[in-house]
Amino acid sequence: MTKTAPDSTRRSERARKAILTAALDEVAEVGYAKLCIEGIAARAGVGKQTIYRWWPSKGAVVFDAVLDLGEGESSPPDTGDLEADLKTALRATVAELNDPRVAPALRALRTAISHDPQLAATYAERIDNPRCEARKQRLRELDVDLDVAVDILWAPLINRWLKGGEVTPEYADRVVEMALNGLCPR
Amino acid sequence: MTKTAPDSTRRSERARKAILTAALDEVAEVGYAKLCIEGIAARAGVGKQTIYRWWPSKGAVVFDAVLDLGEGESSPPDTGDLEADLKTALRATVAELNDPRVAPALRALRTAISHDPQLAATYAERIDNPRCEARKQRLRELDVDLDVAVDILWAPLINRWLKGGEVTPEYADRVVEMALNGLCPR
Amino acid sequence: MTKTAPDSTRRSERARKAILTAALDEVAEVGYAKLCIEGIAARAGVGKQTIYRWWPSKGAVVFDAVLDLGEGESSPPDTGDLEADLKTALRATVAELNDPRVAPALRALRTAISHDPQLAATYAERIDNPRCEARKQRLRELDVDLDVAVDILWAPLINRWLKGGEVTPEYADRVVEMALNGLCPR
Amino acid sequence: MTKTAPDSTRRSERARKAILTAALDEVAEVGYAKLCIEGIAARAGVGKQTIYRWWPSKGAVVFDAVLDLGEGESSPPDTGDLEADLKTALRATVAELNDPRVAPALRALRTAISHDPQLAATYAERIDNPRCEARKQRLRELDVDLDVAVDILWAPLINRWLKGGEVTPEYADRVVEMALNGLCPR
DNA sequence: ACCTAAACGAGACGGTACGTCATGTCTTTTT
DNA sequence: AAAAAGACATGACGTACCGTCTCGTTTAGGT
Repeated sequence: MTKTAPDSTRRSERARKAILTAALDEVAEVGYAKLCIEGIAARAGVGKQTIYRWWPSKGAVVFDAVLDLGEGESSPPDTGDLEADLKTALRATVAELNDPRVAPALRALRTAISHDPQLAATYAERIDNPRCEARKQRLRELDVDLDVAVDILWAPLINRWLKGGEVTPEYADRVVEMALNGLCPR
Repeated sequence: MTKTAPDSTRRSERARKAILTAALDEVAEVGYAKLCIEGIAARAGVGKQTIYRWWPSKGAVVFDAVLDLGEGESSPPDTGDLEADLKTALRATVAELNDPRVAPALRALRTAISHDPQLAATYAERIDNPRCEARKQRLRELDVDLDVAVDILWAPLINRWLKGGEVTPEYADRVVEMALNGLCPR
Repeated sequence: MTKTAPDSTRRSERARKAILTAALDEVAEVGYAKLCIEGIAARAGVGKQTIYRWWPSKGAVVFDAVLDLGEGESSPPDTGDLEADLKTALRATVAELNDPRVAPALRALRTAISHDPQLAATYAERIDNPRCEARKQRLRELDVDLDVAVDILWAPLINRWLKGGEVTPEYADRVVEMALNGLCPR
Repeated sequence: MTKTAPDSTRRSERARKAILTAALDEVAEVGYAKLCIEGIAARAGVGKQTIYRWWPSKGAVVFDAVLDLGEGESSPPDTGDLEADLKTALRATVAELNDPRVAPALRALRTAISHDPQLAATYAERIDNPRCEARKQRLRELDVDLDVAVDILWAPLINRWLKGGEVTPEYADRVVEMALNGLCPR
């Protein structure tokens, strides 16, 4: 006689959607620090237990909410002009970081993973790596370590954004130009 | 006759030190998420009110603790060999990010500023800008936007570290090389 | 849709009993002045919120504790000898006022009602009036204002006790005799 | 070399007055339960230490405040008509109990003494006994235990008042009449 | 008319308790 | 069997006061 895991076939899709939506709304309204399960449950019109049954932590809820959010992501374009394509790609990231729907949740998620290695691993696997792979795809013609290249291109945006600085399309362009040419232009 | 702020001349230096030390220890032990004022107060042997009297939030306490920690920071070296100097500088950052004394507090601070614009502003002014200025100093010979250059060099480390990835001296070297040469080596 | 009161059907009888008992014990040990909700909760093995959920103040808790205590009270006897019956009744009150189990709680209750009109009203209705009615019952044969008569008989005991004086059976007898005969014996 | 007691010759009369007045005002405004030393000190424009230097507890402060208040008390009149004189005397007590300046402080004092035997003793000696003696004086012609007689006359008023009931001159008259004649009028 | 020691106002300190809020577990009732 | 509702033990929140302890600053004798 063993305690069985929740039977996911019986799971209420209505409740799941309501919870993820409520989580995003709450994060946007009160911020991740004051985000609470009770608030999500109340806003979703759902019992607390229904959240605890399916997610181990509020970080995990936010994680799934962000996953749902970013379902339909596109790869960087490939027009043949590398610099132009990268600028387009980074500008897309800039837009995302400034999108009032996405930004608070993303910020919450970054906070959550920085304190929860388990969540960080899942984030890497499910969200970060796929994105990186797509980005590396556009860089495949270069003869460098693509992981580092992606970091050099995108990390400046992320870091500036996490520090609360303004992240503009122009800044993205500067990053692309300097990254491609190097700091010591010859 | 206006309501005056607490009289800092009467402030107990003993209590201040004890609180900052306790904050670092607690962050290292339980992490920022579970860091609580009561815990800091108890560990410091101090009344809670003594914390609330001088700091507006636990984030601010951590901030001051980190400030105290990084009091004696050195500028990047200047041997004439730019690449070598940058590698030295970035390796110093890597060491800091892996230092078990500094890392948890720094992580906590980054979390705090990402949710508190007021704190973010103070962070920029008191901690981040001075560091950036020192770094820009070594790059002054370059004919590029130094703010962006500093980002391209350091942001990859920070971002990787915040995502929970391993940040090694070798990775730092790769970043320096690629940043200096550009992604499209000619 | 209106905010509903706590659902008393779900109330834990175990917690309720534990709280009332703990309240009596605490009052007896530390006195009403130092009685605190946290102490009651800790002694009862109960969360503070469980107290706040069901009682508006520590006075109300003490009130219920005293109510529980005095559940099985008896009416004054009726042997036909009025003086003897009244002496018996007043001696019962004396015993109560000197009972180490009852006295501290009663004292606490008197303090509470003297500062809380709401509580005073409930006290009058639920505790005081029933007792007075029972006492008036034995005096029904007299042709006087029974409310005043009950006061003249019992108030001297209560007042002396509240002032910290000794309240003895002999004193009770003297009160009965003088009250029945009047101060100007003819 | 022994620690000396405060030198009462240097005591500031201004501060003493301000504290006692502030205590009465505070009691009248917020009630004894919420009366606090800090509140008294603030209202009196006085440092907390000045209160702690001269009084051991807030009960003692209230005690002195009441003492100051009732300085000029008069004895019951003596016209030769016992019943009339007693009615006059009890009506004076009724007036005091309904006086918005005196009542809250008196209520506070009664609360304080019921939880502090030390204070109760001082109350008996300095306030209660003198009053009782004055009252007994008017009853000296009676051939009964005067302590009990005074109780029978005054306790009903006090008790009713402490329970939050209305205490009227008419009620005082009824008490006098019934106490003098006895419950079994012959 | 000074001098000095106290009493004074102010307020920081280590604490305790407040009343509120959120946690994660649990039961009960409904669907 | 899952879900909604919500009571429960736990524990942190930020506030209010406690009583003690410095700090300067009056202020009131004693010389």
